[in-house]
Amino acid sequence: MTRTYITTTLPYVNARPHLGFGLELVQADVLARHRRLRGDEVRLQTGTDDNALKNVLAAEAAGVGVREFVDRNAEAFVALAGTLGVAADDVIRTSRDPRHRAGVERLWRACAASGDLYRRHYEGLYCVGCERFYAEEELREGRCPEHGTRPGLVAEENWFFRLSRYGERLRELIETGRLRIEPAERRNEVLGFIAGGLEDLSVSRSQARARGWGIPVPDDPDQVVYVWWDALGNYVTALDFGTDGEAYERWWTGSDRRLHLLGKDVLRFHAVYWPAMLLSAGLPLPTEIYAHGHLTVANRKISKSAGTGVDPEALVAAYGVDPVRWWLLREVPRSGDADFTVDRLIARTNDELVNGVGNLISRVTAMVAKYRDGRVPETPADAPALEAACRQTPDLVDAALADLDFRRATAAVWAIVDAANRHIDETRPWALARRGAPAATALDATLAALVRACRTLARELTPFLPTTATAIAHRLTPASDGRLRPQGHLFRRLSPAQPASEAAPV
RNA sequence: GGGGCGGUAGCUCAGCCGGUCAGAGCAGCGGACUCAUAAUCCGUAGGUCGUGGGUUCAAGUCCCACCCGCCCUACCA
Repeated sequence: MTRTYITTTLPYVNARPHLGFGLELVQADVLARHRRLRGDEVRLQTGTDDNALKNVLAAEAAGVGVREFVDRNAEAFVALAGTLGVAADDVIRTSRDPRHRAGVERLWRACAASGDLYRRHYEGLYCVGCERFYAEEELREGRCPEHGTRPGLVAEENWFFRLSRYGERLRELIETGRLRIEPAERRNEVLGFIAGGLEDLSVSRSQARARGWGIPVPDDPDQVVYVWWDALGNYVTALDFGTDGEAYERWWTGSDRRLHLLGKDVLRFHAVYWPAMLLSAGLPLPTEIYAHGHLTVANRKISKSAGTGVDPEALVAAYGVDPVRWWLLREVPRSGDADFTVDRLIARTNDELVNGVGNLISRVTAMVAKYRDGRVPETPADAPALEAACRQTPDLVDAALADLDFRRATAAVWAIVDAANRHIDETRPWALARRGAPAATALDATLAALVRACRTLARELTPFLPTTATAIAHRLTPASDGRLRPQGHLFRRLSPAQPASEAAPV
């Protein structure tokens, strides 16, 4: 049995969550549920990054206290995980969780003990949006290339981390695959960055510039720990690293896979800074890093700051959890960006969930009710193609998800739906029913095979569409009288004109 | 400027080390069927595989140049 620790990034909570973060949550959830289904020990963790300076600025802009502002937004992020059906084992809040501060302090001291932290005067242009310094040449007409804002001149003495010491070791770890970075383009990107030479990194801010928000540097209360140091640390602080808890031994040191999911925009922090911090502290590294692409909405970049994007909560309320999950898993490529539109969501839902699974379950249960009074026959099946699909699907799903290819994985599950529909057409149960007694065994065999296949389908669908999978299993479970009970539609057909909340699965 | 990744049927995309690789799904068209949510099943795609060269008996599949898009990185060789 393998033990897997999966994390999402901690989004900074300067605004409400958008669909892009939903993508990461759902991907992480699928991986976690999949491994659990296969019998592995899994821990899935998410949370919020509360300590970013831009949270402070956003709070000031909103005229709200930082504490209140951060708490409010953080709740929305935590709620989103629930809305999307994400079964997280743990949620950490970096500004509130007592585990976190203790862990960050311990991590800091460990690096200090390695001689990797030192004070240095620094002067530079700082973009709060990026939470990083920029060189003059990196700017576009004096503005941050990411945010279009003018970075402020900052001059102060900060703590620096000797990142420069770790380039060679990181390169080797990545090249040998001990630290796997996917997709390959991202891995190349990281290697390229490392090859360009690593410079020491500023890892603290003055208390004044941080507006007193954040985690104080151990033994230097005038400084606040750089928010990225703080945020990255969550992957171990949530495991009680600070208090040397058993969760740390179990899930970090003792796990077979330590997988970080993140957006391509924060790749460097996860693939360079974080592993370097761990090397310095003498801790094991993550084993895998998967950087997903970004979502656009109707070909426009999603931005919390700019307010473009769609509200995942509203989307789920209007169309249902599983349609939204299905879209995210089915249409977002393993590598590269994807464009979301409501039309695509609707088309995908109607084509596959409604006409595909929904209709299949509906026709199978209807036939069992109609021809066998709701009793599922136990007759041995004679459905080689259908059985082959059911047998092969799990392996194909496993392989696809090992490659972090959610599209391929969902396509693999679909083989069962297709094979089942084809089997119905080939055996023509309605014709068998008309022939009566002489064809009774054949009809029983067909129905039995179909119900069995649908049960397998439900099982394999579990990681992707947990709500639907449960509903299917329920429909295929006989009531106390030994009969399947007739129930309504699994999915309602969506229409652009009338999205409405009734679209949610029963 | 350097580097990376894309540009394949209307749409979304598969095509690893060159030789059934010219494909899948959706849309469209034709047909079948009626158990089912006008669902399902079968047939149908003649697309210069971004452009132009080159290597090879053979190239979306390798090489070069160029165009377009995105990304990383950097400025001068």
